[in-house]
Amino acid sequence: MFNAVADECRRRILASLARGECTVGQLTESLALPQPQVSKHLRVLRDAGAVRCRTQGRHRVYRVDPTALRELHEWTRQFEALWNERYDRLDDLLHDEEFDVDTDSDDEKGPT
Amino acid sequence: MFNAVADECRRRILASLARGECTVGQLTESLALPQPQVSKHLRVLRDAGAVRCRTQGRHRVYRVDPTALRELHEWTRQFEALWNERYDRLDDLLHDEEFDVDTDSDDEKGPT
DNA sequence: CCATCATATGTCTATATGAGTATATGTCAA
DNA sequence: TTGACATATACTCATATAGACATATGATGG
Repeated sequence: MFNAVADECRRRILASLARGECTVGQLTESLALPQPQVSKHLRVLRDAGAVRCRTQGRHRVYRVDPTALRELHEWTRQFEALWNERYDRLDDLLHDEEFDVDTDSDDEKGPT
Repeated sequence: MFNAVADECRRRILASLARGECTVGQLTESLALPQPQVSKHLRVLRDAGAVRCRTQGRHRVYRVDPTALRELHEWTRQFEALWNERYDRLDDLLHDEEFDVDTDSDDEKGPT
């Protein structure tokens, strides 16, 4: 699943499908990608459980399977506490960092 | 960033760091990975902006940079509406799917 | 049946990268 | 300075895979 969204084409496909289900042809057109490439990415997404499809006439209608995406969402939540804590920013100031720390950012201090 | 979390070793590193900052040696030990591998994964994570580090004595103390992780979290939110909607499950029943659909789930139907 | 449309798959190449090993860099202590 | 420790990098090999092309599969209409 994590691997499935690691590719930008697939992320674009998912973003398209998030707006509503699509056929392969519609994706091929809207994303301006060769059809075999779309099909192969859809295959990866299907194997990862990120999308489902149904056959409608000669078309294959794909749509997002929210469940798999939700797992990804849940995984990122383990870091939620970190970006809620202002400690983090504060920590930056207490320790001397040796990368791109703009030590002159004296504007935002005093979080209420 | 998406690529950074596509690897399970790196996800484990991030999960460790989510619990608190660590030195490379601590990660090497707790994850039971060879040290060069840990360093290389940390390098990828650093380049992706997922972690930061500071030098403390002979040690390098790494910690999560929540900002980058938050972006990932935000990306997954575009699918939030989908797993909130019950339409999705309903849609399964209206169309004939050709995968693992338990067609005998006749309990939830009738929302006009 | 055949022809056509829509999609999937196979094959090839180039490239990215993870694992493993050896070694370089850098820091501290004496 | 030397030596030990902590970490980073270089190098090699094997594997995974995206891209592009050709082609196979499957459904529809006559």
